[in-house]
Formats: sequence, C-alpha cells, structure tokens
Amino acid sequence: MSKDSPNATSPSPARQRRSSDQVTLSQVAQAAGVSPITASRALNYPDKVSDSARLSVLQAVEKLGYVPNLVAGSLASSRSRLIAVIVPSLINSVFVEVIKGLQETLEAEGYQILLGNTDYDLDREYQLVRTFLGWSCSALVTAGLRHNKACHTLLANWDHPIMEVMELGKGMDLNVGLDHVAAGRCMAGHLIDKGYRHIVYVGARLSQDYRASMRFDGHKAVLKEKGIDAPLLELDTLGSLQAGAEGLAQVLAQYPHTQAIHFANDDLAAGALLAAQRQGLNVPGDIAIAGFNGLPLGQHVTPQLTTILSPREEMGRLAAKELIRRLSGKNVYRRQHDVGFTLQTGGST
Amino acid sequence: MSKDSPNATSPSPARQRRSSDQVTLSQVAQAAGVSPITASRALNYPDKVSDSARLSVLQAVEKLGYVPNLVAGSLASSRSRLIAVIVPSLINSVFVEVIKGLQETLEAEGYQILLGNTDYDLDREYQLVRTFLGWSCSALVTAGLRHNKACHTLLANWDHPIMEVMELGKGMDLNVGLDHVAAGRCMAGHLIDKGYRHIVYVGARLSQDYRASMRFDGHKAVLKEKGIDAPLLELDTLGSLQAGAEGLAQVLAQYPHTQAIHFANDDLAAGALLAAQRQGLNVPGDIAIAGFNGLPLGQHVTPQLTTILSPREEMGRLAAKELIRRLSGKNVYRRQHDVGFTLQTGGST
DNA sequence: CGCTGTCATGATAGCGCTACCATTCGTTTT
DNA sequence: AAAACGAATGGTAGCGCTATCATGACAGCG
Repeated sequence: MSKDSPNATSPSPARQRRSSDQVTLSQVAQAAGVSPITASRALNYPDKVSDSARLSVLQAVEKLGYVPNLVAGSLASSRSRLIAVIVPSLINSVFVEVIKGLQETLEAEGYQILLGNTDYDLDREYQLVRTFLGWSCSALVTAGLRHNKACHTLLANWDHPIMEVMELGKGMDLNVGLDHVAAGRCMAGHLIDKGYRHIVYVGARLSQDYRASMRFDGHKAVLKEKGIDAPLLELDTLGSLQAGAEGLAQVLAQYPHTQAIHFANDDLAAGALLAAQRQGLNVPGDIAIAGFNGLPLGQHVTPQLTTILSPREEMGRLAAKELIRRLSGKNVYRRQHDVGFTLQTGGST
Repeated sequence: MSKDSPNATSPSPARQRRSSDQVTLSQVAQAAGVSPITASRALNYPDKVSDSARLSVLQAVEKLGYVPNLVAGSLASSRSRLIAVIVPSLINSVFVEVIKGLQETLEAEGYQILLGNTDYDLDREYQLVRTFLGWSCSALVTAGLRHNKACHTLLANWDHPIMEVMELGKGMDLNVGLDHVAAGRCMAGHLIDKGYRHIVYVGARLSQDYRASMRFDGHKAVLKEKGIDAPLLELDTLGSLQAGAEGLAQVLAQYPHTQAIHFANDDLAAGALLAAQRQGLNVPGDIAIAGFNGLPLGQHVTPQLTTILSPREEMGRLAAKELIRRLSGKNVYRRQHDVGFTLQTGGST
C-alpha cells in the first residue's frame, strides 16, 4: 500500500527527484500553522501580517533552522539583492578601496556583491556582464565608461541601474567619479608654478590604464599652453614601487635635464622617491617627484610626496548610496556626481 | 463579460504574470527546431547532442541574444557555480591578495565569487554564511578557523566543500594556510640569534587579528625558553603606517631599553621604520625592526625590512585549485596544505 | 532474427518561492 | 442599513530551467 519506498509496486511513474532535504518555507508555514504565502510575507514584509502570525513564523524558523532559498525567491520575484561589481584589477589598491566603500554601504542594506575582474580586458568584461545579468542582479557597478560594442548593447537594453565609477563623463546611466583630465592639468600647473620646465610624465601601460592617459592629456595641454615640450615615458609593467624605481632610472638616462617627474600614480612615485633616496639623490633639489592617488605611503616618506588625493572609498560609498536610492524607487535628480580631488603638496616638489 | 484585459474574452481568470520579456531557452529551442531540453543540453553538455543540433542552438542563441537565466538553472539543478568568499577585512591588503589568487583561478573555471566582509565580527560571519547558503553556493571559502557556535553547526550540516584559509589547523573540511605560531617563533629566533635581548612585540587589535596573537604566542615561547621577558604592546587602531609610527613612539617611551621591535605586520613595521628615519634614529643601530607578510614596500625602504614572507596569492590559488579538484569529484588525499613561510632578512635587524 | 546496448531526443514534472487574484471579516462611510 | 473599504490570509499558478524517465533508431552479437 505504501508507495514511497523504492521497492514498492508503484503504479504511476512516480518520478522522484533529489529532494535536497532542506527545510522549506512550506514546512515552516506548517509548523507555524499558517499558509506558505503568509510565512513568506512574515519574512519579507513583516508589517503585512498580524503580530501573532509573524511571531509563530519566526519561532518556527528558529526551531527548524530554516535557511531561505534565495535562488527560488529570486526566480519567483525576479529580484535578487545581488549587485554585480566589475573592476579591471585587484592588484591596484585603488579599485579595492572603491569596492570597500561599495561593500560597507551595500551590505548594510542587505545587498550582496558579485565580484568580477576583467584584467583590463573589455571582452572579458562583456562575458562577466552576460553572466551577471543571468543572475538577475539588481544593479551593476563597473569601473570606467568604456565598454565594447556587444557589452554596450547588452547594457543599453537592460532595465536595471548601471553605475559607472572612477571617471566622470556621459555614462549609460549613473556616474560617480572625478575628472582625470582636470587632475592632470592641476598637477602640471603645480609643477609649472614651482618653476619646473623640464617635466617628464611617466605611466605604466597607458593603453590599459586609460585614466592615467587622460591625466597625461591634461598634463600635456597645460605644458603646451606654456610652450613647453611634454615628453612621455611609458613603462611596460604594472604600476608598482619597483616599476617606479625603474622609471626614475630610465628618465635620468633618457632625459638627463629633467627637473621634475609627474608619475601616473603614487606607487610609481613612491618607488622612485625611495630609489632616489637609496641613490643619494636629493628630492626635490636634484629631481622633483609627483604622484596621483594620495596613498598613505606618500605621507610617510621623506620628503612627503606631492600628490592628488582622490576620494576612493568615498566614491564607492556615494555610488552605493545613489544606487540604493534608485533601487528603492526614489527619484534621481543627478545622474552624474563629481567627487573631485585635492592637490596635496608635500616636500617632494 | 469582458474583463479588464485589453482585447481578449478570457473565459478563465487568466492570471497574468510580469513576463520579464527576456528571451528564454524555450524560444531558443523553438527557433532552433529542437526541444527545450535539447537546447539546454546543447549549452551545458555540448557533447551530449548531435553536431547539427548544437550548431542550430548556438545560432539561435546568437540570433536572439539569449542570456541564460542562471537563477532558474540553479534552482532546477541545485548547483550554482557561485563560490562564497568571506574575509574579515578589505583594508588589510593581505586578504585582498588571497582573494586575487582565488579569483583568477576560480574565474578561469567559470565560477563567480560572492564576496562577504565580516569586519572581524563572528556574528556577522554567521549572517553572511546563512545568506550565502541560501544562494546554493558550490563551496565556501572563509579566512580563519574560528567561527561562532551557530555558524559551526550550520556549516557542519552543509554538504558542500568548505575551505578555511590563512592559518593551519584542524578545520571543518579543507584547509590551506600557514603556521602562525611557528612564524612567530621563527622571527623571535632570528632576533635572538642577532643578539637582541630587549624585544617588544607590537600588535594592533590582537583580539580581532588573532593570527597576529598566535604569532605573539610563538614569539613569547621562544623568549621564555631563553629566560627572556616578552613585553607586549597592543595598539587600539588598525594596522597601518600611521599606527606603526605611533607604536614606535610608545615603545620608546614605555620600554626605553628596547633593542628590537617585532611588529605584527609590515604595515606597522614600515611605518615605524619610516618614522625612525624621520627622527634620525639609526635602524638597526638604535632600534631594530621586524615585520610580517613580506609586502613589497619592505624591500624599498632603507634599510630593507626584515620580515616573514607569506605566500598570499599562492594561498588563494592553491585553495582554489583544491576546491576545484573536489568540486569536479576527484578524490582529495590531503585536506590540509601548509603553504609555509620564508624568513627574509633585511638590514633592519 | 531477436536480444541487448548505446546514442540522440523528447515529455513530464518539479526545484522553492512569490505575484496575482480571491476571500473573509470587521470597520467605516453615505 | 446597505454599501464600500481596508487588513489579513489563502489558493493557484507560474518564474525558467533541468533531473528523471521513456522512446525510437540503429549497431553489435550469438
């Protein structure tokens, strides 16, 4: 008579399925003496059920050790509380700080982060975006305004918020960042003001780190306005202290008259500064050094590094706040937010 | 007679649902002239269908711009290709490097990372674990062997791989890390060998960063064996260059006879070293300084920092490889992997 | 020639949850 | 007093995909 056992003479096909033996919401509902849908509401919209219902559901959850199946919930509601975050690199601490800002704000609102790393490859970015869309993410955060064609098309047809961070410009949807051309101009202006005329810009893999090349554009423009030549030295390694040391050596060899070096970031600049120190060069007497980012390290070397402070965690936090605002259905008045930057002059220039 | 629906005379209630207007696999199948299940197989198990079927499905995918709904797939198969990664901090670059190692290996195998940050709070960890289990993650990676009771129970009943990284010991399942007590012994031994006798250990928030306090345990044991006192200075800030500078000042004030400082990590140590430099102190003549981690910065300061190199990215890569091995059903012979560490002597001791 | 095994394909039935409506009941409105 | 309303709850039907079993075709084998 009993049909559940494997050896019974089952009349109908009685297809069985791996039943995953997880506690389900229905079981919770049964234990609480309510319908499944009421149990669902008790957990997701607590003020839509009576106090007594809510209480008995929560007790049943506790008693049975129920863990909600978010996959099922997302499928049914097509909402996921997942936020895709795509960055070009995790080595570069700059992106990590933005992630941190995003993280602390989003997690507090109950969102989880799906992390993707493109390694500066736009095709890789497209693949990641495809995958993430498949997870019905609530929103997508990506570093930078540049995407390949397929990616752009995909995102343009996607009806969830898209937040592009790091740089400022006409994005697909929301945008939080800073103006890198202006930052480049700012530092070049500072170097000019200090009286330097032979200035070399040193970057690492500018085709990848195109924000650094935007800063060079700003730098070059200022020098051009003054009728000064703007030589560029591009290193073929990732930005690092080591690369900075090498950059210094190459500049001294190729441009012996150089008075100041404008590095694309603080890792390079600090590397050069420490290398100069080891070689007994006087900074800024023999050579002035400037960076970008405002890493803590720059404030602990002697002389202190002249740099441009970019509010990275703040950028992440602001981006997260704007996303949350949008996701909770509030009106968005400004799609674009400039977080700005600050010139931080140290003894190195 | 006619209900609210725009045009049709629907006899039954004909409940409608937000149809999300996404291209579905069924549509792809129809366009390709096969059944949905064959389309599914063509995408997930390409060698289980005929060449012609696979081709027409792929063409239909391309033509319709189909993006697989991974949520639905996961619900049906109870597999997700998501890996939960839980770390205590993103400020500390050490964890980021482990994440990086995990990331590059897992992403290459088609897994995505769900990132969680506990801020050194075990209750927070429990919440994150609960959430992540709800996503039917394929595996979970967590930094450290310590969990609260609820978390432990939850994980013990979970039938997916669990990887605990950073430290070495009897874990719940898989474990990749290094022996922090031994690392502490190693550095203390080095300092003793160098002839130092007045040695202070300086850490930051040791109750949170209990791995640093394990290193202190090793340190203390060695000193005790030699009959030497092992004073401890605990700072109440997070480890940073700034905190290192403060640590140095406090040690000099409280323990004026100190010959060497064993810092819990390189951030602190480098901060102290740079501060010593600014103050005109001779390192190691006036005070010797040692750290832990082997951050690049340590190799660029003068004198070079004596430290213990921990293979962080390698730890992430190895953990990922072991997980993948397990997830693909292979036998696991060793549940525990010691990635070891290397004493790197510089001029600072 | 029938039996068995392999391959490609399909029909069916869920995975666990929530959107959508319907129902009930007590309260307010006219 | 009848009608209208809102709050709490429940029944039903999917969300889009895949596990399971069933089927038909064809090859190998005694």
